[in-house]
Amino acid sequence: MAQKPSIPKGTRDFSPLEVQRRRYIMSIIQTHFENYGFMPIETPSFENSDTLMGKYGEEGDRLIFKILNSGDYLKKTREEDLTQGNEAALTPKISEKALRYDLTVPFARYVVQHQNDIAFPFKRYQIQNVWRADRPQKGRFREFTQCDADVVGSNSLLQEVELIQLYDAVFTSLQLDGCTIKINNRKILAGIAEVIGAEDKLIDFTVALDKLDKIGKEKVQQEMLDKGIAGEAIEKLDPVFTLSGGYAEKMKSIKSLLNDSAVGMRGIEELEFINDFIQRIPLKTAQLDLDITLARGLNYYTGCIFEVAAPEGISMGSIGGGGRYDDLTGIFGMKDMSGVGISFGLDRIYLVLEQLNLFPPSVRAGVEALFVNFGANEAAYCAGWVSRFRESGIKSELYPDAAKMKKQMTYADRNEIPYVIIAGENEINAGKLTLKHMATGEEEKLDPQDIIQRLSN
RNA sequence: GUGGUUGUAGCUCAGCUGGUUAGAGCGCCGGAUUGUGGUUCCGGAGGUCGCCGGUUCGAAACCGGUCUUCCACCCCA
Repeated sequence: MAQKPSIPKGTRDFSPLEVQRRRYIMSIIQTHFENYGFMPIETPSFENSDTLMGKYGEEGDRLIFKILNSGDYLKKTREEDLTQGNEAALTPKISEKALRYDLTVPFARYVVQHQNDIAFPFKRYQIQNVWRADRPQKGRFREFTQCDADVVGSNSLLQEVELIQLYDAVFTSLQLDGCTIKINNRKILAGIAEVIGAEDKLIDFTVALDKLDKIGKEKVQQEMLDKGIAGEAIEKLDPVFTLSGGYAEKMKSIKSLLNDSAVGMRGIEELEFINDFIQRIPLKTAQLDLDITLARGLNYYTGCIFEVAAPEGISMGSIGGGGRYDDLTGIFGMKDMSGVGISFGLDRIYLVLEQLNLFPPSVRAGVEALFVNFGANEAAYCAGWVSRFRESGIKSELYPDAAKMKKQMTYADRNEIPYVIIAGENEINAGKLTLKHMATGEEEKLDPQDIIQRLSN
């Protein structure tokens, strides 16, 4: 045998059943997106490198897949950079395009480029693959699908409220009970940093704080010390480390800490507004939780940030995330255009639904009915009925060869086809079809119209 | 990018401190059964032991490298 073929690390093939199940999730998400007024767009799989580079932080740049220039890709390089292996200088010379890393930055590019054709506020959704040169692990792939809904051109916090409701609507339809929508606000983080006198260390501070539930209070404090945040500043953070209770309770204690910070209080107001709304129109299955430690790495967020955790007991990274970015289009030269959006991680939602056995049995790959092929005459008789079945919307097929019945039955069984239709000499003479229920083994000789009637439901 | 882990038949895995011709279960193909699958019985096909190199009289096993799998860190969906 030849060398076994394989696919690149972190990519996957999808079987017929898997594709159907992915479509099931996508169609629910898409339905709700449109129900909330989002319109679909698509953007290219790859962009010019300078569109993407520098938008996701240093870590992000490393994880962007770069595309090697076609032809003589070395012609723009300098000898000394090559011999010294000067990666930073070389990369932009040999690669001018890159695979998209997320859907938000390409969307910002789209908005700037098509601003004259867009009526703002612009609500768009986008369901496409993205690529990251990460090391794969549980629920992490190098090629995966994001489902994004964003709105640009409105500062209204009603958008945040609607996006939370949208999360809830999708999880409700998927029967995925018990997801937690964690919410925080960058302004609160900035306020805390301001109050403790560490404004210049905002990023280090939030990254460390983000790890609280993972590594604990002591290690977080240590990491902050290591990053040069003063010990007495860290002491002031104690209320943040020990927050407890519900949304309103946490809000209260954080409020007292942020009294002297204008930006912090603005963050508080925003979160209060959102919570008031959600209280008035309660969520159906998800739970909104204020999480002061939520930071999120993408450095374009400026206001509310979201992250969705799978139900308790499921070990999986976040299955969704998003937030408000006041100036995303600014990097492409379009000022004063606020945006807010969320993303669903299709691949991770799939894994969660699979683990919880939440895919409806009706989501299947194969046909509804298989016609057994006994030979030329019988096949001709069946072919007429296969057409009628199909015209009635019943997915059907005629076995292509007059193979042994055992083989045809095995085929039906293996493909989990629920019904087999048998028509031999007896049936043809009587103008009937025999319907076999594969689950029970039961058979009935029936008028073909009756079968169509029954299977059309 | 850092640390660990995995790789033997289509799949899941045995294979002793290195020893002759590498096994099982499941699956696949055929038959028992020319109009009946998912349960039975019989037979058959299928392997450069991830790849490259080294140690040895001898390597699936030991060593080095490389690729791959999974996990953790980092980061994230």
